[in-house]
Amino acid sequence: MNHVAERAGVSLKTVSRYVNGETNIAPELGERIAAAIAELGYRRNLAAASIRPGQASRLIGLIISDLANPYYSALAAAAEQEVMAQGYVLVVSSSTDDIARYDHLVSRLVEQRVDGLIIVPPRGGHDRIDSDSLLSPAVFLDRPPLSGGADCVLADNRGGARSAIEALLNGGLRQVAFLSDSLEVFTIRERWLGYLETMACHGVDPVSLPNWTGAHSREEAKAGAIRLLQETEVEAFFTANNRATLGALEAMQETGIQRPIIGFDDFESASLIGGGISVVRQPVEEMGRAAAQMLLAKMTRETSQQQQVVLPTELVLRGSEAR
Amino acid sequence: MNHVAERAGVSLKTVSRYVNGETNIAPELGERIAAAIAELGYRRNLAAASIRPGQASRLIGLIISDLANPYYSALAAAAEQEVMAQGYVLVVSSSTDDIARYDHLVSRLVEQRVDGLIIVPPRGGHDRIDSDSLLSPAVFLDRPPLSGGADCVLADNRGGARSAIEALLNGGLRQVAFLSDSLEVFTIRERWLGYLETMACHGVDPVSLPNWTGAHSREEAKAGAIRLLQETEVEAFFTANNRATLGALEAMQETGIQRPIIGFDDFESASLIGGGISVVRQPVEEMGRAAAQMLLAKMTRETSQQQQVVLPTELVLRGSEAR
DNA sequence: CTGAAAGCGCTAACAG
DNA sequence: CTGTTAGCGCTTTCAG
Repeated sequence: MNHVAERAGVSLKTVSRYVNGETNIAPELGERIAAAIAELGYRRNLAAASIRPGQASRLIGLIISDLANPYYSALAAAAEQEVMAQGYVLVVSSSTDDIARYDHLVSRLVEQRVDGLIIVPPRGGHDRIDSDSLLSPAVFLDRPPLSGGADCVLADNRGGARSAIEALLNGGLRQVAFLSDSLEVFTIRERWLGYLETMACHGVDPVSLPNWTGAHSREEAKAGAIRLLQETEVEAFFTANNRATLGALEAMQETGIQRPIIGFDDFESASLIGGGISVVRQPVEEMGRAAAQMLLAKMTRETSQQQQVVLPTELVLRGSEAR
Repeated sequence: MNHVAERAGVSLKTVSRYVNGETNIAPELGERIAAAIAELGYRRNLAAASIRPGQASRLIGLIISDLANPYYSALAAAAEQEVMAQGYVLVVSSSTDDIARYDHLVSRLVEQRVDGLIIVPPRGGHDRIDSDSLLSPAVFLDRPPLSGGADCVLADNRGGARSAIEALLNGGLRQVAFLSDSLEVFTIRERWLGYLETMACHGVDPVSLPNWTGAHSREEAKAGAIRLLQETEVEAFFTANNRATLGALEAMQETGIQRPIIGFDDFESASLIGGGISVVRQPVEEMGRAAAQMLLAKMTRETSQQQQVVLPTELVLRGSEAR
């Protein structure tokens, strides 16, 4: 910047004003500065600009479970779009639901002085460092912090589960099994509660496998579904996440035993599989956008109240609920 | 840091040494510093640390087409994993294949002083600012820069297309149609060339729609497929990207006219649709990892030669090539 | 092993 | 409208 100033024959500060888009600069000086910048190939250093207190880094941190999972990357994409429109850029990182890694990422992003944080807390979680000690505003997404009491954006997991179970039960099915990832995950736990409630409400017992602790992968879900098909009287599946749905479908394909199914989370080719797979669709884009908007608002307005936004899910019936 | 030094009764520099993990510190001072840090809740400021020349920001920029597309998010995830292992964090941004937006993102990341850049250049592209004027090392991923001559990691798009067309043709099919996104995209163009070559080699003419310019979305692909089904004698589809494959499948489902098909890009539920959809699988993880490794190498070693890595694709036959 | 001084690239406060 | 001065939080000489 000094070189630019010299070359343009103005002071450092005038260059600073110019690159910051301040308007009170004589047009002629502006032109001289522009020329000097072009000749010197000058690029401003945003990192240097941001170290002064009160100055922003224009970086937003995002911690999700796994960028390779389309559900989280869709959340990330929605948040990115929103944040980018305000001139921010996203620092994305995957915790892989590992607590140590999550802690490390939080520190890393705080030390990088991101202006705000959007966080999907890891399964299990822990009470310390949740929304405190962050020194920049944070919004939780998809799952609330364990300690509660923080801004967050969630889907109506329980209600979504209820709607799915209702649909199955109303179709005359009774032995509806719940299949999914571990109950350590908030969203899964909520869906499980929705399942239990609705089953109880209709006076039927939940269908379960002895010693079953949840499937972390599609393969494990498939194995679980096969056992359900062979060891129980299962009449229908409620698969509480994407991978579980695909695993169950694979299991049915492999065993040749078809059962009605409704899955949580919509997916790209749900309408193309076996006449159409019914799902509970989460408002993924809205969720990502809402979290970003909430964060942006928090970053500007001091006074904003804590809020919990719960977005409704939508039951998309494609036929598999009764086939 | 000053406060910490004061409280610990040491100099600023000693604290700096401590937080940088330098070993030449008296154990006792180290303890006093640690205590002071804890009491004060001190967090170091990485942005401030990085402004000194020769210091790194530990930020890697990644520009892709669209984070919401599972193909790109898988690339991003692979790169992230690799880069994170070396203590870097990824700044991810979507160009949406828009040239103006792409240019803006490049500047933004350069001005943020990322230590390196992994770039999927936008469709169409342009000759200026490709790998030059970047002031940090860059590696191109999925598509080479228009100007050529830069490190990049690609899939063997043409070879992959050839293998798919061979499989179709060897099955006795002749009228194989090519359906996909616009030829402005490098990868699509390559696949198109592979298609043309192989068709010519077998002495058959390409099947095409008059005035067709490519499908940007699944819906457009579906519409194109329907027209092909109704207006031509198409006997099989080669769909040159994910969205085109899904669109074609939808078209066949809707019209009830089944045709053999092979798609470029594997997808989550390819084995669950209609007995299994055959695809040309790209080594997505390897590509993301390779780009990250190449960049990291470039960032440390000065002398590294420019290299182009072309990773092989794999033809995964699931039955749809002859059904 | 430790510290004092200088300065990275930039912006804020205050003159002119 | 423009420039001067100070200083953000840190690291790097270079002396002890």
